[in-house]
Amino acid sequence: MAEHESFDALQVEKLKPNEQEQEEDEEGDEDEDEDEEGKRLGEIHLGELQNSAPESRETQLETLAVPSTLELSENDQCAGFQVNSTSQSIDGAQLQEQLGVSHQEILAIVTHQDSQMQTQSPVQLAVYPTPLSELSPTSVTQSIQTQTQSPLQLTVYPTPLSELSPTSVTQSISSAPSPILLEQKLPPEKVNTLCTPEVDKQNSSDHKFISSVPLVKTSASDGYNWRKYGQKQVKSPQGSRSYYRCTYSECYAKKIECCDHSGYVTEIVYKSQHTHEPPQKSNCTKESKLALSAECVRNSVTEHPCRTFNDSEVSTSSKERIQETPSIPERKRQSPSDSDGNGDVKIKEEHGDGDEPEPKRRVKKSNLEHASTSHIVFVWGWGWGWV
DNA sequence: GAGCTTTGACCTGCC
DNA sequence: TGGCAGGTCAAAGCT
Repeated sequence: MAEHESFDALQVEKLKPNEQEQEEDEEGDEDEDEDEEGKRLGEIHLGELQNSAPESRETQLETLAVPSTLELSENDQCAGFQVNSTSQSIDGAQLQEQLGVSHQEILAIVTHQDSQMQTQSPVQLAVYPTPLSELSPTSVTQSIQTQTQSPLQLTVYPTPLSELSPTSVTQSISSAPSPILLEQKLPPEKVNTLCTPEVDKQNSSDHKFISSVPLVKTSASDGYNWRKYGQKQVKSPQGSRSYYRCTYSECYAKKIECCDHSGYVTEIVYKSQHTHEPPQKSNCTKESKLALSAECVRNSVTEHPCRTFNDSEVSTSSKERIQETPSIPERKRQSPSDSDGNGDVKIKEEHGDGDEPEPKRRVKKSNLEHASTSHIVFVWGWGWGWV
């Protein structure tokens, strides 16, 4: 709850949504202010995270100290504090100067921290990686700082960077360092196709979101490869629901992303269990994936015999991809209502023990027999303050 | 050509 | 029984 309060407090520091258009209009005049404000926000956020970190550590298994979603209200997105992602008002040199750190420095730091984290981090990292290229240097450095301060690993579910102002990126990432690192492992083509184009598109057009298109590309978000097989407009909560299934042929894990009207992910529901580790590289051959899959099944069974978490479980069994996995071991447990309404992302994992009734679905397909194994053993989610 | 996304239609369960 | 909503299919299009 502390973190929740922290982000509430942070929100106060942020630009008020209604002022954002004005802010945007005044963007040209506020470069200096932005710089100051960006630093200030970063400090505030970092400080708050630090304050909340002890509590998080005390309840490592239950508390997630981070707003995993970098979601912003649509208003936030058009805040005048668009420095990095837009690159329109400030060129690279200016940006670097303002941020006081070069991209190369960041990379160096990140690399170093990455290796440190892999060896030191006592808790599994659950991350939906965010492309490094889309993060501001400020956010990178702050995330690293936070990382070193708390062993608690965080689950971060990034909102498409295209929708984020640098402020928001900084704020959210600052408590979830590794997405940056992780994304570096992602194949370039993935990163590009998944994130960058939208950023460019939206930055150039100054649009904040595309309501009909899932802005979070899940295939890169949690280390697994998901294929979207359906999308539905739902009324409650109002928005859309995207249905993903794992691309592994023998994996029947599914994921449902609930988005609000503006395309922000408000809830993620995992169903069934991955029978494989998340792919390490996109250039993995299918053969290698299949081979890996068999190995992973063994690992997950032997290492996590009592848990049925899919993503997280598999991920914790992976020593090579610790950071890229979406494991959520110390997630803040909340009642669903806790995370409703304020833009919190609920993540549920639904696994079957065989007793739960199968949800509505067509009887046709063969995956019925596989899917029948799932449902709702664990339903857990977390929430955090809206940023 | 493979893989993915989009999207309308279909199926099923609930009220 | 009909309407509604959720979940899925599958064709079309895109990369």
